[in-house]
Amino acid sequence: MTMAGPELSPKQREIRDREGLLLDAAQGILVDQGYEGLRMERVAERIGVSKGTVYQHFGSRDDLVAAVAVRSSRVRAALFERAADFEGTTRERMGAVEAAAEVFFALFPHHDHAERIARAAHLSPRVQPARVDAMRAHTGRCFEVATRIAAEAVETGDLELAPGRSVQQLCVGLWNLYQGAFLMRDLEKFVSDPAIDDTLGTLRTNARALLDGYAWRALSTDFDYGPARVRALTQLFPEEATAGGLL
Amino acid sequence: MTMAGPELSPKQREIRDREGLLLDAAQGILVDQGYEGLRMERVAERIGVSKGTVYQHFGSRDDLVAAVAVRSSRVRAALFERAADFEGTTRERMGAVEAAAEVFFALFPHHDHAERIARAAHLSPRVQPARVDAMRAHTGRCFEVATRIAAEAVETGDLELAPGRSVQQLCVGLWNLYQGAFLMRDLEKFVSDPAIDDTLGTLRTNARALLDGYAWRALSTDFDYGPARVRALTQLFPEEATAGGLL
DNA sequence: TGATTTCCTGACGATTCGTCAAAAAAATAA
DNA sequence: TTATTTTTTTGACGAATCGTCAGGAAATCA
Repeated sequence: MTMAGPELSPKQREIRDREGLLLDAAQGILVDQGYEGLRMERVAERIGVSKGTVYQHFGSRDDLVAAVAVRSSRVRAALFERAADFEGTTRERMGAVEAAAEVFFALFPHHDHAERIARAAHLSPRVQPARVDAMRAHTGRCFEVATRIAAEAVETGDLELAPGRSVQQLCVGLWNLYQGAFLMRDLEKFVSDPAIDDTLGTLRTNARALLDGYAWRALSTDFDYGPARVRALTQLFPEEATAGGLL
Repeated sequence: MTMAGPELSPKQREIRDREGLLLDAAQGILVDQGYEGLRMERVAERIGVSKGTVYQHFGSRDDLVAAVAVRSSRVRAALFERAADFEGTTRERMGAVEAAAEVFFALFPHHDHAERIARAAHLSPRVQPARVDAMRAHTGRCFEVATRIAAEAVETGDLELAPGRSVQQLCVGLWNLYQGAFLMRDLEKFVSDPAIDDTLGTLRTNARALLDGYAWRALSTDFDYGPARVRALTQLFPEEATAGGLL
């Protein structure tokens, strides 16, 4: 049954695997030393090759950062799509997507930083266009999952949009709250306030308030979405949620 | 009535004024060439001095960027505080604060980028701690304006918080939506979607939905806040709103 | 005017990026 | 196995920019 596919020589396999090792190394440095600390030579050292070899995989430093962002955004899209199949009311299903976002938030703390770099350097030839496209595609998948659920809610009547509102706007709103959580995490280091300290708790509160404001039934004031969230986490992302400290 | 204050020699005045010119130059470069395009030598050229002179005002490139961010965040805090005195219901007054945010958004497109740089480099001695403190303080002023209005709404009964919710969380939510608008502006260049294209319109929609979700009366579905917004813009920020294309 | 202080300048050392010719390793042929 | 060709790796190198600082220019003072 195994395709006779192209046989990989040990050397070829080594090269293929090295790409992942390089991304791991770069991601590790990004997490604990930030963009400034990311020196190509240091990345090379970490996996025992020379600088020139790194440049055979990634055309530039920013290209490497972009590649890190692409990899994690692919994981995010996969998490979102897993959440799409959750069983429940439309709003519970959107809650599952929010749970996916929480999981990603906990597991990939570096992501927003890497994504921003990648986006900032999008025009220059310093980042392979294919990477920018890939990231856009993965982000698009996330939006698609969310908008599909919201559209379904409109169809079923769970969500009646007031004039001037759209499911796209609703999803942008959720997305902004979620991105805001990443920004708050930076603030967290300086300001001490319950609302900022418990980043994810505040995100949940606000996401619920937003959907309540859009009048997506059942309103969170009439129905406790806590159990559904826990069910989504345990059912869809048991390992990830545990690793991320969400369970 | 003029204080006999320290007399400034022409030279001293020149030095003082130069700081502003340098910030203007740096801001201009940031707007149309981004962080990467900001070369110390180029900033110096723009106002006809040498690189060394720039370093007498700002200890490093990141310090300069931080100074740009501090200046605009001071303006933002002033806009927010002007909005605090708006006459109207508590929710209309919060609307005035949102209008202030819109004005700032339109007038200082570079700000979020500069702020992020400043924040990312906060630890290193490359940014004067005083600047980081100043930015934190100015951001704090914005939050204070918002939380004060929200707290007043609780007192007057316009806003009844459901258990688990707080005015701080509400303000973080608004802030996140607002920050998200800055992020959307970057996306705008690639993705074409009504919800993303009309960044500020989506921000308004979502801010209203969020406050509706918190049940801050009168709900936007029962009351048209459009006129109050226009009144705030014309009354509080006539010139700025016109310059920003909001009127 | 001359002395003193303050300020400005641009050459310089240091760092890191990204390149590329030469060396090393792997693959292929004999 | 050995020779030849192809692929891959390496690290020295050129280019660019940062931030410094000794020396010169300008302003202030006596």
